[in-house]
Amino acid sequence: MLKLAILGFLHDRPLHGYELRRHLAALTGHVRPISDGTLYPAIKRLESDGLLVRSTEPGAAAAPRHTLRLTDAGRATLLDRLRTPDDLDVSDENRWFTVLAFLRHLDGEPAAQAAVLRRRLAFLDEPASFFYEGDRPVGAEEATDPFRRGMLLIARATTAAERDWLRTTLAELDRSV
Amino acid sequence: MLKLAILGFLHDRPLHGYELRRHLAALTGHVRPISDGTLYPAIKRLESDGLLVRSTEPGAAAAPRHTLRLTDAGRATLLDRLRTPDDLDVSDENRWFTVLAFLRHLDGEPAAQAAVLRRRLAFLDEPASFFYEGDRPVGAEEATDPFRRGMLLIARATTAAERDWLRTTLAELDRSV
DNA sequence: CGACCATACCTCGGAGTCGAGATATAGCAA
DNA sequence: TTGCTATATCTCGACTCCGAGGTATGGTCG
Repeated sequence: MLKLAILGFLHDRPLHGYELRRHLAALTGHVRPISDGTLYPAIKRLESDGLLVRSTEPGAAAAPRHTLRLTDAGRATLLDRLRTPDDLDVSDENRWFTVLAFLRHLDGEPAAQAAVLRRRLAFLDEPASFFYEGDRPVGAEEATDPFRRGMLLIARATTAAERDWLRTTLAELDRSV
Repeated sequence: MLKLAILGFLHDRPLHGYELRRHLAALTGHVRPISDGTLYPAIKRLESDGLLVRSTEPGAAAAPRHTLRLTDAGRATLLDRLRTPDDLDVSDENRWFTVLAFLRHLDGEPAAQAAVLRRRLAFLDEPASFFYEGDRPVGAEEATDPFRRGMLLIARATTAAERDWLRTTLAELDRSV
């Protein structure tokens, strides 16, 4: 997902590592900021895969900055990823939000965008329960402790809100196909 | 967090690995089920740390089962973790839910439970924005594409629902101190 | 009887991630 | 001048994690 996020940000405009770090910190930041030891190796991987190139620009700032820009392959990889919902991990809040953040890059392809949303909707419609007592799931009403009850209530509210948004947005996308 | 979850489940009653796997799949399952290659090494780590012991019971089922039970050190480690909110990563949805799932083990310590909830509430009250355009954050109303707007709307709804629950639960806990 | 599935556990290689630290410059303040 | 902070990048070891595979046994179905 870090890979997707990097490609996603660079699709807007070239950035150097430090700027990218700030963008990533905002996106994932309230969740878990990535460290330098994660970011810079990830950049190198993408570079050696030919998905981005760097151009060193000295003088500008304190330390020499490496401006990163997507190659055509990088741009294609990003869009291909978004176009194949089955390969996207839509089951994790954080990963899903990363997808959502860059789905706009598929502009002009409302059907492809809708397919991604539909996949998430299908996932949300799967019945989920967090706990089992023996063989049967524990619902929000049955949980005797306030904390597990809270979990289930919050999850329910969250899911409902997202499902609403998904449905209305899907309706709009379908109209524009 | 896997460590916390294993200790948390074993606090209720001894389980063998396969049962534990099922419980973990339910808890994290709608997010990302853990694999055997993660679970069994984790069990071994906890074992060699002296936090749990295994007793092999042959005959019962197909393959020999290893029943896992917490040691006193294991139980103490679990409770200590929960009692020190500063050490808990409360900023990630998944991790936070794991904490919430086992906070009931601090029964009889409403003040300690409240401290954990307060930490989460403080985190939620921090202003968060996912995107920057240059230097200024992009709000839900400003986002021109429906997807980033959706992210921000969903995040807002989620946060509001959880904040409500946190406040009412905190009020109840404070009454019982 | 053989095929198959669920139970039950383990190992290995490869990859990603983190934290801590190293390096360097520019600018500002004491 | 010394020191601090922000900019900007990189490396290293340790650890965790995953996927793929391997090894068993017991039960069910045809």
